Amino acid sequence: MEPLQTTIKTLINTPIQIKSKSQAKQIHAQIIKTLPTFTSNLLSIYSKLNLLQESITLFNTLHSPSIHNWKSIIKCYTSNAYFLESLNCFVKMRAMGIYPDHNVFPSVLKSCTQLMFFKFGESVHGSVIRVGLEFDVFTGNALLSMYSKSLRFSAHQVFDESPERKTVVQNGQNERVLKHDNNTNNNFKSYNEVSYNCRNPSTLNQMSNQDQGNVQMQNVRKVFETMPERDVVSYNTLILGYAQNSMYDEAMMTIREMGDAKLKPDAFTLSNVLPIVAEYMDVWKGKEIHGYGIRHGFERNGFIASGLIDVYANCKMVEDSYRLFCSLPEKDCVSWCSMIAACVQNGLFDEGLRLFRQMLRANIKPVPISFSSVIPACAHLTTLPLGQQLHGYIIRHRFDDNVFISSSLVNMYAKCGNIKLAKCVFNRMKQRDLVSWTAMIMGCASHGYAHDAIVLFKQMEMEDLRPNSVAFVAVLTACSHAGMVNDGLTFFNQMVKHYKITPEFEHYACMADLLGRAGKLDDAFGLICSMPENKTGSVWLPLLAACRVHKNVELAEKVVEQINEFDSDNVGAYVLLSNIYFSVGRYKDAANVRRMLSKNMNKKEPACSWIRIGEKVHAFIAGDESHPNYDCIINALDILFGHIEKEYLITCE
DNA sequence: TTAGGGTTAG
Repeated sequence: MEPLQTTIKTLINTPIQIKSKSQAKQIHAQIIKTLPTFTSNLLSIYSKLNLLQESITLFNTLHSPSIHNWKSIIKCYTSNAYFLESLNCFVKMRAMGIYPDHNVFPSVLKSCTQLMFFKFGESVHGSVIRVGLEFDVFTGNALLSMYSKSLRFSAHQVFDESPERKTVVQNGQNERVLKHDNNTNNNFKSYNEVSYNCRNPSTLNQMSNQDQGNVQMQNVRKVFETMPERDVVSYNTLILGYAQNSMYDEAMMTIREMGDAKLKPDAFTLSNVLPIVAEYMDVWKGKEIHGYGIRHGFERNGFIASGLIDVYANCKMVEDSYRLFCSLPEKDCVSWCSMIAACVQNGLFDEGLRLFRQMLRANIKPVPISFSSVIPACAHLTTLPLGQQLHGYIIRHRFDDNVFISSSLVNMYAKCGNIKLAKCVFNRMKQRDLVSWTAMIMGCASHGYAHDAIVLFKQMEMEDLRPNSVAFVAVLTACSHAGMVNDGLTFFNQMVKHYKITPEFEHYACMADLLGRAGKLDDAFGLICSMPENKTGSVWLPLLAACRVHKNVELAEKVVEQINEFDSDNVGAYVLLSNIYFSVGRYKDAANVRRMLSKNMNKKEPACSWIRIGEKVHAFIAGDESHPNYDCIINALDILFGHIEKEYLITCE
């Protein structure tokens, strides 16, 4: 044999030496010239190098691909996120009577998981059992991952009937081969329980999301326990399942079990568990993981870093988030977005926007998620011009189809006072979710369009969207602003009785405000007293304000007593009480309250308000006379108050 | 074969 041919054969047998596309192509050329029968061996090299186009071209030249060729092309499709093509190949391979081996199933199962083709995945599972690969650790891990994700996407029945899935099925002439026989294998029995629970909508509908998650994970756990061999990936997959179903104790327990099995947590383990640590605001556990990460050389891992940024931010330790962020030698889009979100969620809106500008200057291209934190920052700061600039960027980069972005734009325009643009964005949305509707309802409510808000709420219900507690806050706010007592009571009862939503602080506050404004002071008092907990000052203050309007001193005193019980430092309550005494001519009592306030209470932090005129923001603090146009402003206010008083007297007549 | 960030609250 020629020396060149020998070299090529050696290279093909030890493909690990071929590390680049150009090397692979050179060998390909030599094979075509000197060893054409070896062409198919090259496919595994292209596949290992993840060269999809080259793999497809070569695969298409093969007349009767071997199991190795099928394995290579399926793996290459899956690793390049061509999941549908991967499944199509699998079905074609089965139709040709070729049995898959342990290298094929993990890729196929991953494709099923990514496409949410869970029914199809179950049939692949049947195939796994038929070829006796149920104890293969890679295949077992892929099954664990698929089953633990199948509940999170419980709409899988819809996806399984999608046109893409039908194409996969039609391409396979012999799909029935994939169907499993669930009576043949004890090990399969526990897998089958998982599938049963995933598919039984009548059982699932009666359970809360958390309960569904618990049941699902109990079954995934059973699958895990039947695996004869488990590696770090098996544990990581189980931990991720627990984390995604908010099962904190179980996730932590599984990490301990990993130690018992002499397996060390790796970067995946840490980053899988961090979201749940953030959710539970367990700063000590976060610090423990941070320390472990540093000790084991994971401090530059972007996944762990963004998880830790979230943990610190959720624990209101945004400075620690920032320190960690700054220590990252390479910051990707996710680390920037995590840090921006950390600022915005902690009320540091200007800082969030500053970081966003810095991110653009660092040539990090924003993705749709990047805007989900900066638009709310504009909304909170009511900076319409900046919000509009961002909107322009979003349109130019065609991100305006994203439901998160559009919902926050609706909210931003409404908060910045432009309800017309808010409606325009809302009406142009191709898809709307509960948050989009709620943002629009709240926008209408805060602009005084109570009727529109109620119509939207009912339209939303007609679109089969189940309102949550925030949506009820929005519609109750609308009723409250428009003095629609009966509608408000109807919505409140509907929320409790029909939707089984337990009223929260905000609902009670809305209802107390609504009843108080309508003069139903005793009803409002009774409602707040019926609150099971959290009867802090701010839920009582609207009622106290109503007592002032309706000059009910007796009830105001009772309300202040109640506030004293839960929130004895509430300066606002005493200021209001003093004003009530003043308004009914009890000047001595008013003066006593004021005196008591100045003696015993800490000074209230002065409130700040601001207005943007053109490019300039004018800020005002209570008692501050420093504005250059102070006198003009006071004169204008006097004129306005005069008009209000006149209108009020006409209404009373 | 396993992993990240987001929208609505008088």
